[in-house]
Amino acid sequence: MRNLPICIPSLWNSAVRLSLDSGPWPDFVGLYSGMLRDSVLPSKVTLSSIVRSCAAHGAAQLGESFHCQIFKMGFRLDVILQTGLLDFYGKVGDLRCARKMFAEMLQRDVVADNAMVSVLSKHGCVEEARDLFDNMPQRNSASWNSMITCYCKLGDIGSAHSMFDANPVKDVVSWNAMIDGNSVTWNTMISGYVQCKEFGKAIATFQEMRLENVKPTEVTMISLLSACAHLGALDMGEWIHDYIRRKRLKIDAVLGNALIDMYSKCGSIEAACDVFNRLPVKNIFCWNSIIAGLGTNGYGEKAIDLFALMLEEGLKPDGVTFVGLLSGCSHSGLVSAGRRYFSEMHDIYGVTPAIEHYGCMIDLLGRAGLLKEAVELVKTMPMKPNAQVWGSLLRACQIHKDTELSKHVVQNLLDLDPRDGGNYVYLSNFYASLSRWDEVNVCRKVMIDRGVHKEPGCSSIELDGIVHEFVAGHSRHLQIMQINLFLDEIAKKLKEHGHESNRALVLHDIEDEEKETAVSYHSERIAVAFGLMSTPPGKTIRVVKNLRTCSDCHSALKIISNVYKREIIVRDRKRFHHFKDGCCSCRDYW
DNA sequence: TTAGGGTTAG
Repeated sequence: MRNLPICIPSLWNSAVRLSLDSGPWPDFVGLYSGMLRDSVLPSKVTLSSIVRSCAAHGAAQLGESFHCQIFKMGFRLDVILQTGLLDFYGKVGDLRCARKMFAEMLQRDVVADNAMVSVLSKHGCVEEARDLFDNMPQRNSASWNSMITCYCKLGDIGSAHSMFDANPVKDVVSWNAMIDGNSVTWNTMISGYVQCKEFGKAIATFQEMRLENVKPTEVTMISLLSACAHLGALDMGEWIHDYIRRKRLKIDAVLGNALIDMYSKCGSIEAACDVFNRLPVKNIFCWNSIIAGLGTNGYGEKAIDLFALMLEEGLKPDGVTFVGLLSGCSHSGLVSAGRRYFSEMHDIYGVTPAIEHYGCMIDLLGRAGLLKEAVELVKTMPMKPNAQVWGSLLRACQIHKDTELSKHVVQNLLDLDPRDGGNYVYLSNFYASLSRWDEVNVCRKVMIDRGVHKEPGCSSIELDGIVHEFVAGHSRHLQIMQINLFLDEIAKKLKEHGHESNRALVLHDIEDEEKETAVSYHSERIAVAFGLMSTPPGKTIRVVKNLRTCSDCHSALKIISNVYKREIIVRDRKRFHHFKDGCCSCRDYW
């Protein structure tokens, strides 16, 4: 480009604007300096595009230098440039400068007001945003959407929904609405529900959107797929994939990534690979999702193959890639490969290991029984170990029965944030594994005294598009009587096949139930029982659990898969377990 | 002395 004989200012301006949209970011910088060499000054339109691009790339210093340029060229009071700069400062995190831009505006229009509302929402200044919104002389759809987003980000879904209901733009069911119209408002609300983990409401809002004849878009599908991924709702996810095909929506890298993530998190790794292979354009997110998906589904070697392929295609791995790769190595027991990638990530790929990468390595070494090496890494890591790191080490101590080391780890966990419920769970499980019930009780009492709550065990299973949730010990499910009878029958069969309850892990989930009964009532077991009794023979059962599966349920589920001739797929907090013919894909290594 | 350039959902 540099040698092109361009000297007509408008051509330079167009070339710069084109490169901002299509070319990689450095291309623009080269082109821009070429323009200055030709003594051509950017037009205000070019400057506006540049500012927008700086905002999108988070290029704070470059953007500021263009602010000076705008000032020098006398465009200081151009309302569009001012709005662009206000948005830029908001997006690079400089709220003070954003406020200053807004204050300096002599005339404001609805777009400028919206930009300020959006900046204030992103910086958590809700009341200020709302005040500005209430006093705006004009509002458009974007104004309402910015406020809805603001409340969703705060987790105030009630206020978000009130805004959604009050939004007059949404209620207009017109020809326009049938074509594309107000889908952004609906998408905002759906994604808000997903962010606030109200997945059922997200799906219900989608149904309502269809009834109102507002056309769902690719963005709608991305939010819904994210909901399915969280819930492990494969049937719903497959329905959405089918809907995307029927409506001929465009599967680009972003929607493709949402599909890969949904299939991976629903345990259907073959379908995830299929979507991945068919994608014409893949970005780093797609590669990261498939590598992580293969890893959590127990295909560590395949994750490594994909990583090699990613490099061959000329992509640069980032921190997320290595989390997927290292945890994949950990789940498949690939110690030497994990060690190699950990040392190469900085030296060869220029990615500095963060705490989550150290966490993966400590997990990998600890599970493999290399406790000394794991401890050494904890000591030498450049940051303060967090509860996840100590938790991994404690889990390794449990597996390899190293009580001495456990004491040290427990002390460190205690010294960490005393308000973090997760630390108490680690401790309680640790004492329970040693049958030291007095300490378990002390631990529980301290939790109650300090008002710390442990997340209760909860498992879900999707049947005919409905997600059924089960909480250990106190389910409100309509068919709980029948389920309990069936659980008793399962318990009998387990006994016949030599399964003995491991009382040590009872307290993993609940505290009040009588211990023997309690284990067989762990939430994943209730969900599996419900799945067995409600689906035809041979149908695969898929369960999602919010915590890790305990070893007692793990061995019980292996037997159940054999006795009832069913494939059972359980997604726990860490990984997938594919139970089939009495075995689990994790090879009892998790 | 054209128009174009700015805000909201993933």
